[in-house]
Amino acid sequence: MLGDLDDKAVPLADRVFDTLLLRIYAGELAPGAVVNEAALAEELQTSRGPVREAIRRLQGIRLVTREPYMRSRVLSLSAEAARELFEMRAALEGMACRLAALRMTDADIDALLVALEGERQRASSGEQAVDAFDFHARLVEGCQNTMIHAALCGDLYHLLRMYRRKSGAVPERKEVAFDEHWQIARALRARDGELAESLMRAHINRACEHLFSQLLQD
Amino acid sequence: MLGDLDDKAVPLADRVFDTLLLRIYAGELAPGAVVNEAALAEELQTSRGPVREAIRRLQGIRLVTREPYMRSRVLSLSAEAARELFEMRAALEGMACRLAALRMTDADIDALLVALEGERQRASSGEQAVDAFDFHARLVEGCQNTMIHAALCGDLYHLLRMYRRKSGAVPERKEVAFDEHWQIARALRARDGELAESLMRAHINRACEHLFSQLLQD
DNA sequence: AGAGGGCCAACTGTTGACAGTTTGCTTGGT
DNA sequence: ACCAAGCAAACTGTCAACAGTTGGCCCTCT
Repeated sequence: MLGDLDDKAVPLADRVFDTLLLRIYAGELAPGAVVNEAALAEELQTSRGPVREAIRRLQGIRLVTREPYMRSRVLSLSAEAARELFEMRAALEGMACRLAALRMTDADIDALLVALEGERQRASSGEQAVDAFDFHARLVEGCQNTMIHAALCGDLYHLLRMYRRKSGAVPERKEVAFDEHWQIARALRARDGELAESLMRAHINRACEHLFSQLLQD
Repeated sequence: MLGDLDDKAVPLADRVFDTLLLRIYAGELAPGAVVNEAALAEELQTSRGPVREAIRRLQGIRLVTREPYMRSRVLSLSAEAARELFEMRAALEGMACRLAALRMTDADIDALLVALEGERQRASSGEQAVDAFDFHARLVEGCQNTMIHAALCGDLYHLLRMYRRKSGAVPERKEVAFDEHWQIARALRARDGELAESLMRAHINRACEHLFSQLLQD
């Protein structure tokens, strides 16, 4: 609870923010649950100030709802919002891909291909590899646009994690995803931004449809 | 100062936020200027709480910088950040355009064309019409994605306004912009999402280049 | 019994005081 | 004159008490 080491110079509000984020990810603060300033303050042994600030930050990234004097609640996930999320990801990651094809160095692309091959081998030998999002993260860094990077790896990633959690862990799409990643990487190597973008969009669309098929099984 | 009518049920923090936003737009809080909680609180005749909250919201949308115990400053505009901003806009508004071509009703598109024609006539008769951004706003609404809408008309629009301000009022690009808007609207009418997206991207790129040419004249 | 209105509890918004950190200025040394 | 250590003012972070608003409960009236 609240990372007990008394870090100096790390504002309480920031630590509370991380704590709440973790609780939302873990499902302790489930979608739709009310977020009570006073109760959280007492539980985390702090005053309402930092808690309030953390909640406002969560409201800023749209993980909890806000209306002036009403209690705020954790965002409840709708299929509609999921559609919007994936459309936005397709737009931004597609563009990131296109830009990365122009801007990544040959060395970076090679490193990406090596990492991809390594992961494929690890997967085929049964090991549970690190999150596949790593590929996306490296690509988004490669586009050299900190604004797009911040959006994708910040706000949107938080939301995506909530949906991933709802539909259980990533099932057997890994094989397919590998192929799709591989194709994208080859387009990068060929410096074909147009192709890379459209491949990424297709990749995300398929992931979206896959998620929907999982969600509808409830 | 702070919209003197004593609105009830409108939190002070929200009004302070709007006030600060206006001051940033007006250049009273110039890029690079420090934002002092206590001083603003005294000036706006409130306590530091609401001011602090407003500043944190501005930090959330990246209009002011933040680092734990350091004073926060209004974002200083760099050419690099402008490039990133326009790339992100191209990605999102392009996608918004594509989606709008699929989702806007015929009536909406017709209304858009009428409004566009009306604005053209008003412009040629010398009247200073409402902001040309209206076209973009209607389009973004037409895409029926509240997440993209919020990003474009919220965070990104605030940033864009700062750059617009820096490079003086919109000079004689209106004529050209009209044509480009018209082409986009025709693509919408033809339900050609692909074309509409690429036209919008080109439109934004040209606006970007135009802004750069203005910025470099300093 | 059901609908409407008023009261109470719980919660959010606001305030002013206190604690910890940074910053720049001063002061002493080289 | 220049640099470094230290000090003081100013600022940010935190707290606990107070004020205003909402939502639900109960009571009344039809």
